[in-house]
Amino acid sequence: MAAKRRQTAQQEHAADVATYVAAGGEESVQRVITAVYAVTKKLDQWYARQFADLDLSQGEWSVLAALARAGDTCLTPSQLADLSSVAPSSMTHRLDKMAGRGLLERRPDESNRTRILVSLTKEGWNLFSAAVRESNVVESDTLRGLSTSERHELARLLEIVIDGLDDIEA
Amino acid sequence: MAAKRRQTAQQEHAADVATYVAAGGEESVQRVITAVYAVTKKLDQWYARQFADLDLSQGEWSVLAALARAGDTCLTPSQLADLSSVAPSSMTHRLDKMAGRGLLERRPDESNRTRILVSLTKEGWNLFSAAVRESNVVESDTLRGLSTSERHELARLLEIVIDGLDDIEA
DNA sequence: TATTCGAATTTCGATGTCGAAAGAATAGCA
DNA sequence: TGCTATTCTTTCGACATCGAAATTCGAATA
Repeated sequence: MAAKRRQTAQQEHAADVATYVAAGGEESVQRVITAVYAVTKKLDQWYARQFADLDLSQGEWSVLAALARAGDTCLTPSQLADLSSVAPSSMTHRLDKMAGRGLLERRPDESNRTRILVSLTKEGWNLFSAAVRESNVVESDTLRGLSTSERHELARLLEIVIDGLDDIEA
Repeated sequence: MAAKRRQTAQQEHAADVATYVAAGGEESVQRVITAVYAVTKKLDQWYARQFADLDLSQGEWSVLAALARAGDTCLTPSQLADLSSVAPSSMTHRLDKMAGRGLLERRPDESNRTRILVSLTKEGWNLFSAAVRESNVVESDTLRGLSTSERHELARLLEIVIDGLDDIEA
C-alpha cells in the first residue's frame, strides 16, 4: 500500500509549503504551521475512527474532555460551548443527548437560577478515560520516530509558542 | 484583559496534560499532542474570524487550498471531498456555491464521462492568495517567541513526525 | 458482443449547527 | 424600591453535512 504512494508525506509537505510561499507566505512560518496541521489532520482522522467504536462524535468528545479538564469544577452550557468552539444554542441538544446516555448530569445553580451546572458522571469519566487510553496508542505511534530528548525538545518549543498565544488578539 | 486571566496558557496546558495522564495517557506523548492541539485550536479561531472578512467558510477554504496545492492538476469532487475530510455528497452543493461565486470551474472529463474536473479560476487563486497573506500575519505572530534556529528545529522535528505518518494504519 | 462489477456523482431524508430572538433571572443604579 | 442593562439558556427557522440509495458510465470477463 505504502509502496504505491506517488509522493512521500515529506515531499507532499514540501510542495504544500511551496504553494503557500508562492501565495505570499513566509517560508519559515509556513514550514512550521503547515507541518502542525499535517499532523493534526491525520490525528483527527484516526480519532474519528476510534471514537466511532465508542459511539462518540468529535463534538461529544470535546464536551467530555472539557469537563474532565475542569476536574471538580462544574461548567455551564455556555462555558462548554466556548471551550468546544460551538454556538451556545448547539450545546443544548448535545447535552440532552449525553445526559440521556448517563454521561453527565445537569442541576440548577442554587446561587444563580439562570445557570445550569454540568458535571461528569462516573460513567462519563470512564468513557473519557477509555478514549484517552485508546487515543494514546496512535499518538504514541505517531511520535515513535522521536527520541525521548527530541520529544522533550518538541514539547519545549511548542510550549514557548503556547506561552505567546494569549497576547495576540490586541 | 490579559491581566484578568486566572491562569497562564502555560499553566492551563500543564493541567490539561495532567488530566490526560491521570486518565491513562503517557506523559511524554500527551505533552506533545496536547501542545499541538492547543496551538491549532487558537489558530482555528483566528482563521474563522479572518475568513469571515473574506466571506469564506472553513469548508470553502479547504477546497480552495486543495485546488491551489494541486497546481495545474484538476481535481474531481471525490478527491476534493477526501482532501477536505468531508462526504462526497456534501461536496456537490459546496462546489455549486463556489462556482456560482466564480471561484472555480467545472467541466466534464473528456476521457471519462462519470467524472467532473474542477479547477481554480484566477479569481479563486486571488482569494486563496489573499487568505494566505492575511493568515500569515497571525501565524507569524504566533511564532514570534521562537528564534530562527528554533523555528528550523521545530520544523525539523515535526517533519520527522510527518515522515512516519504514512505507515501507521496497518 | 453482452453482462456484470465497480467507480463517480447526485438526490433524498435525517441530524447537527448557526444566528437571531424570546424568556427568565440577576446586577447596578437612581 | 423601581428601572434598565446584562447574562444565560432555550426555541426557532435556515442551512450544511451525513449515510444510503439511485443514476450513469467505464472496465473486465465470458
